[in-house]
Amino acid sequence: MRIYNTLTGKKEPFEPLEPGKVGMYVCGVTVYDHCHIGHARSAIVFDVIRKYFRYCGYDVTYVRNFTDIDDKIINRAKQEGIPWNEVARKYTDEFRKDMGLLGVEPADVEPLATEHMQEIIDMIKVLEEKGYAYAVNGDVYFLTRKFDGYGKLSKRDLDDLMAGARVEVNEAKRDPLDFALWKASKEGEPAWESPWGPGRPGWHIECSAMSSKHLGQSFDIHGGGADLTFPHHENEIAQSEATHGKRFVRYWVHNGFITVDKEKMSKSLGNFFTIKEILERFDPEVVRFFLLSTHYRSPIEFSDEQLKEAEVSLDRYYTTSWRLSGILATASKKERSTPEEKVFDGMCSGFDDRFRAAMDDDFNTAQAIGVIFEFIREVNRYLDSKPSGESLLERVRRAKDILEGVGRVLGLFARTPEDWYRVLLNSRKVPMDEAGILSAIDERKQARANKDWDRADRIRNELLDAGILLEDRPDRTDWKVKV
RNA sequence: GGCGACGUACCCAAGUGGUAAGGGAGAGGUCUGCAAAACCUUUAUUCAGCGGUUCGAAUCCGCUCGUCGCCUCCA
Repeated sequence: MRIYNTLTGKKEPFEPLEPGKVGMYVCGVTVYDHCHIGHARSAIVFDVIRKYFRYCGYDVTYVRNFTDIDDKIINRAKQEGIPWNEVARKYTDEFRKDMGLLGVEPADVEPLATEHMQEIIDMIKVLEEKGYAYAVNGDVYFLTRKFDGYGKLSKRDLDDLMAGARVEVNEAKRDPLDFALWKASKEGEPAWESPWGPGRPGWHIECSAMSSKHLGQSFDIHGGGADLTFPHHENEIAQSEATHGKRFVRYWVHNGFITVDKEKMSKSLGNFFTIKEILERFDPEVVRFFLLSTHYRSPIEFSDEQLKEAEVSLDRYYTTSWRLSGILATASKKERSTPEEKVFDGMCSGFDDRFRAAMDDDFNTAQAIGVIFEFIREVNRYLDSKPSGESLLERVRRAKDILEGVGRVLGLFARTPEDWYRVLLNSRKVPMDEAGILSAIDERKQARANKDWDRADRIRNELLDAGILLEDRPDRTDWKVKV
């Protein structure tokens, strides 16, 4: 397995710190607002990475934090007129709900900053003792220039940063590059007791404190959105390595952005869509499929057209899946082999290797999906050759196992085709229910029996106008939602 | 200004040294009462442009053009 490491800028062979085990920490969200699709991308990407490690037999410990105390939360509380911890709880719940719908499993550990004050304070104390931190009027700052290697993750030179001159001006700092480890709280703001007076942690320190508590001072994978590379992750490295005197993280993994009209989706530009808004129009599995159909480090252009394409692709999967379950329900006993089964068997045997080859190459889900669709074509080709009997049933079961197995890694394909079409009935706002469709099909069946093709076609067209597509089979007529 | 990405068919998108995956759309065909679905054939001698390295480059190097990101909270 090879993973692209932001630290080295290269794909590197993955070698865990401890054989058979993987420790991964991913920066979660600051819970002060609804999540948008960009948050979903990060969550889904790392969910798949974690599932794939597991699929490969690793014992994974996945930690993803919630930043539940921060200036943005305090501001939001003022706006909404509710206590800050109420804001944090509300949006933490929303996050969990959104992610649950998108098929993102909870992390093994989901630490909160507010529940790790002791660890945070202890860490700052060590930094102070070692001369990496200094206190000024109740604030504590990290002495950036003292840490040798600052900038190694984001490839920045300290003097270039200075030249950028966009570093905030703060008289209390000895150096503009220094960043806050601890911030004194003003009257009325949430505060925790500390050796420097009442205050709250700076943003970066919580991740350093919580990751080392739950995964150790060194661990395998640290992830997050590409925008966290600087300064957040750079600062984490400085704090953690200064504290512990050893390498913090082995592989830094960053996901790319979602763009709208080629521009990064962001709060400040106002060009973002919340997960909730999107799920009103599209099925969560469609969203998930869409996000996994591009490599995790590339930008993804977000649009309804793109989501629709993802829906069509997923429909192709479910159409085949539907065919497979139909065969299990009706196949005849009479044994009939076909020449196509040889290619089919070869495709089945080779599938796992090809899937792994894609995923082993820096979690290339886009390529993996390509492998899945090649397999689907082969399945259909085999079925088109009209085999029957027990060997057909065995092959159908094998194909289903393969597709469902790979679906579990990607967090896709978990439903029955019937459920898929029922859900589409709603999301596509089809003005008919299942009973109405079935009675129309029945009516058409009569017309067809009488060879009244005009009437049969009229009924079919009416259904099509409503968004329902009919498929005549030798023994029955099936319906599906047109995508 | 500094640093870093990216530019593959009509659209989306894999491919980081060995001769262009996959999905959609288009065209033709098989099947069908007709359709739909599925399958088959077809659609990039070519990977922004120009040079260079190499037996060989979309893949490595340089330059040019274009787009974007980070440098400030950000997934």
